[in-house]
Amino acid sequence: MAKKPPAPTPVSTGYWLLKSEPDVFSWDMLVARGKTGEPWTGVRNYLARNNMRAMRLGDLGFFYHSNEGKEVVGICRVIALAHPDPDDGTGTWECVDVEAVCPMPKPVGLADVKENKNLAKMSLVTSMRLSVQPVTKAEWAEVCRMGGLEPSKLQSN
DNA sequence: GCCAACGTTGGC
DNA sequence: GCCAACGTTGGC
Repeated sequence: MAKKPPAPTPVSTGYWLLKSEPDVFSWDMLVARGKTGEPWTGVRNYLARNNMRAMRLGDLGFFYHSNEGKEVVGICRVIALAHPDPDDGTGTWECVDVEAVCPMPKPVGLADVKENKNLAKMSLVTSMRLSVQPVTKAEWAEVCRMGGLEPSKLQSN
């Protein structure tokens, strides 16, 4: 038998959720970066890193404010694949670059997500502390609708 | 500010 | 390789 393949890379769903504490790096700050976007540095969790490695150019993500706000405030897009985190000297950690796509017309709060039975299996509920999470297509559409966005008007990939 | 969840570290 | 101690995240 062949050896086990090394570190399985999660298959990209094309949809993600990225958490940030707004007083460290907020949605407005990402908007201010414009087309340049921002390297998503500082992730120090293997699962979160592997999720970033699975991202493809054009993948879309919810931008979630943790601690303060606790709500999805906007949508961002992956504009650079995973590359070494410049803030990390060990060669272990990586980041992707993202840019702002559009704000949520109506931010979707954690409480709103928890109340929605269709979202009971969402990582935001089940893996509360994971800072870079995969989102299923169904979850994506549901949260977009809740936020006042028509998901089909956003293109992934 | 508290504390539960959970990932990481390090002693054995 | 197990698991207790510890540190961090993040909701409440």
